Amino acid sequence: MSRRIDSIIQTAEKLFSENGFVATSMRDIARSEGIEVASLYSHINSKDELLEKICFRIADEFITAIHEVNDIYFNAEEKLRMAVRLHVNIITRDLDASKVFLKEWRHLKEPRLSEFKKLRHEYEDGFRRILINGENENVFETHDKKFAVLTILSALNWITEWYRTDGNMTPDEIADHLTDFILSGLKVKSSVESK
Amino acid sequence: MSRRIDSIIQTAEKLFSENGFVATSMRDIARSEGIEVASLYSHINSKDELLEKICFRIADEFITAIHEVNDIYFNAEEKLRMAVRLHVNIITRDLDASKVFLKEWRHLKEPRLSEFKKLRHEYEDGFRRILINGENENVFETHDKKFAVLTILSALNWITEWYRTDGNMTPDEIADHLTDFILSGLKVKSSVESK
DNA sequence: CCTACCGATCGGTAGG
DNA sequence: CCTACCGATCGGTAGG
Repeated sequence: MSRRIDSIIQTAEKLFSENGFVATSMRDIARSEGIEVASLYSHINSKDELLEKICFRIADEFITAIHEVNDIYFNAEEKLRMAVRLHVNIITRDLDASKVFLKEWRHLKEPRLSEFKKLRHEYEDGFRRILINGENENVFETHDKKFAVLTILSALNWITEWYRTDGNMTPDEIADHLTDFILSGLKVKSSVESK
Repeated sequence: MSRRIDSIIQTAEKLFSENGFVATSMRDIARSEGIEVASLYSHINSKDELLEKICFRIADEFITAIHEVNDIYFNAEEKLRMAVRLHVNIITRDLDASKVFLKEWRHLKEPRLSEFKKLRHEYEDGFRRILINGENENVFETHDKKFAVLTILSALNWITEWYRTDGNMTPDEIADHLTDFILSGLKVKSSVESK
């Protein structure tokens, strides 16, 4: 009974991620679903609503994940490893929706746009808290925590640009590789000679 | 005499980067220029052509930079530092165009789309060559060079998401921070305990 | 660089 | 879920 609405959202995720929100027409979605455009509006109210549903579902998954990590795990290094794993798992499990979340959110209309930005900041704060923990434990060392968080998230999010389900790395392998890379940049060092 | 065409392209860079290629209409561009839509077509042939001009100009800058680095500088660490600096400089100097280059290229039409992808691969190859040099010099260590290149470029490209001209870091400072971060992940290590 | 205009397509609705 | 349709806007052209 709620089959069709789920199918419509899934189709929207696929088409929005492939061609972008603006370049995808309701006619494209209807054609993929094998129904008429007008019939879509028995299940949803507007094209904007489709974008909102997709963006906020993924936002909720990210938020839930980072809170879980910050509530449960103790050691900062272990927290970071867990946060990266959960992030990569969300992205790889839900690749189309994640692409929409990352690249199409700017087409959200107010007031949803502002709500969305708030959730993004909340997520970044969760990562920042892990770095602060690491500093207090004397295992991490970061000149600029905001800068570090953005660099970390950039590496995690760029996965959407090259990840293929049929690739030769599992999500956890990708996550662990990235975590090692990140940790080597964060850990307290005795000697770093550069420049 | 070629003032207007330059102004049109600059306006297109700004609007495409702010609202996306598809969501920007030729009427929007004309309004910004203070002329009628039809008048735009005395200077350009199509909306697609505007996107092409922007994407390929930035692509050329990246390609020129990486070839320069790979032709001139000898030491792998120094090459990496230079490549990152040039990359960050292009992005920060030409922020709007770089955003279009990074986020709107998929709206290019064939055969230009394929040409564009080729240039991107060429650029990635340039970075990969630096990592190979580093391995031969026994200063870098990478399990998966393709993975490493994508991670590095992701960190470099994500700059467009948060960089502000009025921020408190100069492009070279950003580049050096990032290079240090990257180098700590690439360098040969005696002891790494993780997991 | 403008006036005047075109066919195509858009998101969405009325009414069943 | 469909038929029939709407006003708005799109990229672009003819002709000056």
